[in-house]
Amino acid sequence: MSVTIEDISKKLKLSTSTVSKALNGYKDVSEKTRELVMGTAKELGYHPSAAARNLRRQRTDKIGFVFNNSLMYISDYFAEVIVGATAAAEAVGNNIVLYINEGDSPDSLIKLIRAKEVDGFVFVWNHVPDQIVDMLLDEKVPFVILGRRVSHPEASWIAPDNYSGATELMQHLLEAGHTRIGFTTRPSMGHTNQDRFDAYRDALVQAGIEIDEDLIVETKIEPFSGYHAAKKLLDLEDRPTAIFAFHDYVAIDAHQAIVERGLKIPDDVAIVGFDGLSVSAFTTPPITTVTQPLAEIGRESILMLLKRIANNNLPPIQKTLPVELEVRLSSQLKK
Amino acid sequence: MSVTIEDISKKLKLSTSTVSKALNGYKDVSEKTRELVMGTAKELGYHPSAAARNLRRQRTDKIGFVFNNSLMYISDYFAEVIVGATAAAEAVGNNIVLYINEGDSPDSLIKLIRAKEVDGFVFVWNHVPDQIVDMLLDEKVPFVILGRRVSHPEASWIAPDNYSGATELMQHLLEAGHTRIGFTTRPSMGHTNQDRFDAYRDALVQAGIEIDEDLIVETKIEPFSGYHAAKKLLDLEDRPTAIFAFHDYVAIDAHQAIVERGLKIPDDVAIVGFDGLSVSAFTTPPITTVTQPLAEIGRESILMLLKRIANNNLPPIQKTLPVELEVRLSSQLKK
DNA sequence: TTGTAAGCGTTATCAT
DNA sequence: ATGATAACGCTTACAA
Repeated sequence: MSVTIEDISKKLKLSTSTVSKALNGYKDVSEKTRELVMGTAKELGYHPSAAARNLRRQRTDKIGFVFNNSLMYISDYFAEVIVGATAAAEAVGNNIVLYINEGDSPDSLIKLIRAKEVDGFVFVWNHVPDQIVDMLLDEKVPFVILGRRVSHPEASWIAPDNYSGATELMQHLLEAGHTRIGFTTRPSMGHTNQDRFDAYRDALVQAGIEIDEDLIVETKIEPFSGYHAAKKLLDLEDRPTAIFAFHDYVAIDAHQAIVERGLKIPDDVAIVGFDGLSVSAFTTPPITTVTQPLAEIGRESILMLLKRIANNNLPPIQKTLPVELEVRLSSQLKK
Repeated sequence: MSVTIEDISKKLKLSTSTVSKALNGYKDVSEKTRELVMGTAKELGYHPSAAARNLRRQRTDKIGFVFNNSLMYISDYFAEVIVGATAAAEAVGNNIVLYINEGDSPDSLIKLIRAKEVDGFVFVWNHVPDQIVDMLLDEKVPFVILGRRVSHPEASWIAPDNYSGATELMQHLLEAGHTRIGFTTRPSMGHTNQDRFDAYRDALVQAGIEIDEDLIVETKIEPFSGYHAAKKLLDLEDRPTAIFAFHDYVAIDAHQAIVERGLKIPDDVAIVGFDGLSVSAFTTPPITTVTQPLAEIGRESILMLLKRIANNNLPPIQKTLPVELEVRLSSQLKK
């Protein structure tokens, strides 16, 4: 077996409690004893057992990250968020436990929560239903929703400012002279989609342009979905001169569709994406996008969660982070 | 506090051991008792405490994934591996704990191991020194090295067949008529680099082409490194007609450098990458690459590790997975 | 079939 | 300043 506190205590003829205190830096231990304990701890290669600590302290110093399966396929998104989060967590001695499908059913989620194998959860889901939020509140488990706001007033969340970002994007397109702008959307609009769409609609209305339902096409959460959506738009009699893709991967799909049709970007059709994923810079031409601070969102989600772990009775924290329009060649001004 | 086994036992006037046995499906429990226990467990919303189980069973059903910081920036790589691994782990009731910087120093790694907060480790490192392998063996902790082979005979690892892949790549380029082929390398060659380079050199030698040291340029593990390396190659008096980039991100950097020089791909300079990351398909033209089965590597690493967790005295498992050449427009046959 | 009791390795309370 | 002891929640010989 491994070296335990008892091994140290026996060797030093001290009680385990004194050893524990010395190890944990309590002040009611003589300097001499502390040094002795620390010394033999190092000598014996002692390191505390996580399981024993967890059980005793009712805390694990671990944070659960629960991902929607589909979000994993947006690898830039996933990776950036996780890197930011892990760094922030490790900085204060916490670690991240990854869950991908566990959140599928409320039952397995409850099991996960009650097992108390982590101190709190960050949810990276496409959509968090109120019913789940209610359950989380019921369980009194600290949690933060990452990447999208939710309407439930008691939920803590951190999300990019989708409305502002999409508004800037629309202004950019309108200034470039576009009046027929296609929009790709999702069958069931979550807040992310809704906010971006609202900005699209509001910008058009404010510019005195009528909303054309034909220009709004659905995409699914699956590969090539953006490709098909773009084709639909390009097939219109009066086809759009610009396409506002739901996010960068959809924009890349659309890019491909446009190129295949033999059309020039941005001369024939301009294209803009959203999220600022690094892939959007790799296409030719690179795609205009709205960059959200993913690593910071990951980092901040941890800080928020740690606060709630320290005191879960605090009022919910809800943060909207600013985003930045990144104009690239895919939507340069028309001459 | 949460619902414990004791709550069930009290309510049912049974001993905690009987309850535990019933819960864990032991056969020496009457059918009636089992149903009773299961019923009240569900009724009270009982779920076992992970910490208590872990302490008692000396097992956590968790697997540590230790990443080199730099690898995180290859987000496609990271995401695919992790998705494959997490799915495989969750399928057998295990979860993944993510460590990014913890592996930096041997000391913090030892601390991590002795804390026993996971049952075993998968290392995703650029390079695992023999000295670390020795330490891991010393600690008798189950581990698997993912993505690269190591020379230490006692280590278990799973890696793509870099030599074969690079050989196919070279044959493809040679058949296309290239004789001056640039190669981007790393300052300190790990096995991955070495294997790809060996294939490069062997293929040239076999084709009767002399190795030109000028065509071998170093890249660092940092953004735009491939860009600078490519420029160096393009600046040669007798510049290469093809570039073999160390991996896809380097290829993308090189792509940019070539385009900026006003050169055509593949007519002036062909370019090939390695790894089969999805981004390589998004450039114009898309980049020829060698696809390695990342999700399967992730999945398989878990299966291997689970075997070692079950019995760490088994002989080391060392697996080389086949890769696949994916020819794209960036290296089409010269006319 | 059920129960008793010990133990996993720590920390925290309360004496001394 | 140090120590005895209980407790965290569970599993598992062993006994009944």
